[in-house]
Amino acid sequence: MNKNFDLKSTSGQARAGVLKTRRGEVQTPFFMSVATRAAIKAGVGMEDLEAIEAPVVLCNTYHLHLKPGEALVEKMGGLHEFMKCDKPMLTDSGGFQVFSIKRKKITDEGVWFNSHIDGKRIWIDAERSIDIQHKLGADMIMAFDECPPSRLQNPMEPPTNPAELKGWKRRQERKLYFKIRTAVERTTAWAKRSIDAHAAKYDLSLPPTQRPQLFGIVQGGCFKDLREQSLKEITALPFDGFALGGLAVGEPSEAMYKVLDEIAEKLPADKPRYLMGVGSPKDLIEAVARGIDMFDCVFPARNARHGTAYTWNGELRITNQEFEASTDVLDVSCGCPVCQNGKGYTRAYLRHLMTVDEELGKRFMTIHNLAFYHDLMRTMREQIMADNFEPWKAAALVKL
RNA sequence: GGGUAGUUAGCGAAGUGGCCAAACGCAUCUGACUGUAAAUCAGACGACUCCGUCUUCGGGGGUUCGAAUCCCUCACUGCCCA
Repeated sequence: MNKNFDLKSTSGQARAGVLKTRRGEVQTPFFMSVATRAAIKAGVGMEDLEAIEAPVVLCNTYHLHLKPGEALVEKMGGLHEFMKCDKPMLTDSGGFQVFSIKRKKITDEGVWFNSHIDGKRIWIDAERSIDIQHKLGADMIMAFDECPPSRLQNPMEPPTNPAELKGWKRRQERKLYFKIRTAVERTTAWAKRSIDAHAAKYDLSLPPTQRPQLFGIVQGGCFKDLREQSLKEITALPFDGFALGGLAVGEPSEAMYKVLDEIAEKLPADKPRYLMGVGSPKDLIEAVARGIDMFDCVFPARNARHGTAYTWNGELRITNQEFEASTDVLDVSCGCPVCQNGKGYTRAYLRHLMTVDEELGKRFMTIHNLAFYHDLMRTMREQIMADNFEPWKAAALVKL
């Protein structure tokens, strides 16, 4: 009763379970549709998410704080009411913007951002982030963290002399190490402040199904010791779930898998595990195989807008001339409103829409890609329940 | 029949003696995109034995050290006059 996560079955390290929120239960593993500014882009609305059975929606604290502001959203009855969304929702804390916004200044206290809209200086710290998220009203909220790049952003030109190169590489590595160690320390400090801010408004002894849940974030880049340190410090705190942050931010996929190998299994088994911002279909499969339960990523939506469709036979660049007169749908096995199991819109039509830059094309592509992602997660759940994950994975990866 | 404007790489269109294998746009192709400052960005786009060489700017012939650019001629296209 006091748990928000039930593990139903495992297959290898892969887990299938149920995440319980105050707005209903969700089968894990699942993928969250990203609606940063309270909207999936490309004209995709809640009806569309309903049609493709998208389980959870994610919005962003930083963006909604800028516009329309959490006060307005609260006044409008919270994000669910504002968006007419009755699905469980998660808000990111703005921590990722610590990584992605160029103009900002990070201190131990918090972060100054220059608004990407009008340049206005914005202060966000743990308390502020949690307060904003409370007002937005999501069912799962994230602790405020520092997400550092996994590699140095502007490394100096490496020396050409091989003798000097070795020392140079070591110095760069150390520099990165200390940068990420600082991020780990801040993330822990901010995690505690996030918990306090959350506890100040909600009684944490209440079952997680009766209040917003707060997730902690583990940082540490690709350094095993820093990851372990962060994991130890974060999991010591009374969070409702745990996320891995700072991955898929520039490092090769193999490096990310290695981190998952090293620490995913050490995350508490009785809480949901969330790999933030990941990823490609392959990444999702590899991460589920290592015990991750929750994901979100801009890939399906953004790549849809950029002309890439995901199918069970791999990626498709829909604007390619080869589809000019194709009567196929994107994926015959897809039951989304666009493919309709083969009876839907043809690749030729979608290509046409995309090449003439019609909104409808991006909308259809987005709906399909999100549907594919949810279908992929659903399939993985089934395969875990059938304890057939590894064989399925091996076969699936050949095509994807 | 007369006049006039034009003919440039897949298309459109700059260039009007050397810095032109030839701007730019479209089309085409290839990359990139991972808690969305992203309906975005980068690259290729005459041929090849590809850090160099070769063949191009309607056809042919000239002038010139050198021509897509000047001259002659032919062909075709648009417009105007008969």
